[in-house]
Amino acid sequence: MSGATLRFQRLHAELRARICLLDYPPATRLSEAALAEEFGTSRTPLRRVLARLEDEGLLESRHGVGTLVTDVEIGEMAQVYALRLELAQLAGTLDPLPVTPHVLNEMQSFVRRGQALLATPEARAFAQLNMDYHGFGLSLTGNPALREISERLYYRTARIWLKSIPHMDLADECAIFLSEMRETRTALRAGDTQAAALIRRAHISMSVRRMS
Amino acid sequence: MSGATLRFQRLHAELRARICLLDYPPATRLSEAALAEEFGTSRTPLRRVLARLEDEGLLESRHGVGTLVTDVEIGEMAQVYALRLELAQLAGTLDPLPVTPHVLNEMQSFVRRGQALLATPEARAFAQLNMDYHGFGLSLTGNPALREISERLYYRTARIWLKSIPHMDLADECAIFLSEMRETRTALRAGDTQAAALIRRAHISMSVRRMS
DNA sequence: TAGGATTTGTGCGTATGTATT
DNA sequence: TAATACATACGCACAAATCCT
Repeated sequence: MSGATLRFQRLHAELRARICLLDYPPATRLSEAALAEEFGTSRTPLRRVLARLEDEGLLESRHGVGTLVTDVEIGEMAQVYALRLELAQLAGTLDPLPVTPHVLNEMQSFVRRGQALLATPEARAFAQLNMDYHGFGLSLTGNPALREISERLYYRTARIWLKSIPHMDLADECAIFLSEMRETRTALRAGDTQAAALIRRAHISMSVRRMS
Repeated sequence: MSGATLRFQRLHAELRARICLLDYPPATRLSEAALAEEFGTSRTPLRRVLARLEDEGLLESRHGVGTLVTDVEIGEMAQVYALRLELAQLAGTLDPLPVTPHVLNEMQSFVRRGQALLATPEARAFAQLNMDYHGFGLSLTGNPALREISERLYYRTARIWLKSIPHMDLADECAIFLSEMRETRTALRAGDTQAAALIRRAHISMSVRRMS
């Protein structure tokens, strides 16, 4: 892979994370010039990253105004989550990949991170773990198209949880998350990817109800 | 909507159609300079369109080589279609929109176009009608996220049909397509969007089997 | 209302990478 | 192997749009 492509992916992942971890809250105005300087490039390659984030619905560029971080409305969230429920389940039935020792090792490390989080609950660390865990979940399906659109939809509404957590019980959320990961570990140890997908669906469903 | 945005959408739709109607067959090398001249712009705004088409999997830009039209492998097609089947059905259950007189009028005009196509079968006209009909189908769901990813996946593999038609019976395909549209008209007249979605799913499924 | 400050959008020259001779 | 041709990637200067004074 070329250097330009790698830089693009690095900047894209970095800015996407900043948006979804609320380092850049909704309505934040980003400066092309400032970001270009921070990352040591000119505006041109940076603008390609911003254009993609705009295509993904995380940014909105307005001529003469600036590049603004979008907000996520409650109605949009409900519709995206309704779709994510179905896609999560499909990951278990469409093209499930065999559960390798490597997968089990990764799962185990996620459980450990979940335990550490439960010991010292912290919203941003939760959101980061959730983001990483979502990426892990994608690795369980062999359908690239499903992976692509699941990732797209996940990042589209990932900010909702961090925005909702002030009205929720953080310790409870950490305990529930750890519980989900333990259940999933059991399913994966049995080689049952479909069960893991159903667990995922169930927890996404319950999570959105707690946020509403 | 701004002039720049409108131009972007126009060029994007135009180039996407050229790729999916095989005006630009796979492995065609597009020239940024030539396209910019054709559309009366500089390379800069054109490059944004090409970048998006690359994100959508229809193009691949290689530094020092050129911008190449991608091919669609048979394995990828199967996985995308497996997903499209599920999404087509979800369009009927997730957020179905009420069937308005306007929708019925559009449906009727599609049936007429299907009749005209059956009278004088022609592959490219079929592909164009199919493309337009797909856009109409999207208008039956009120879930923007579902619309977005369904469109993305449709255009990802739309070329497969045109590539397969030499090994199939064009007249048969036209008759089957018209039959699907008539069945769908019946369902929509009854206000049954879910039935329309199931008909769509069934025909996508049968279509991919005939192509394989 | 007008004008200046600031932002993104555009155009173009150059750098860099690739393939061929 | 080296040189040449030609493509995309990049950086910068300027145009166009918006906002605030």
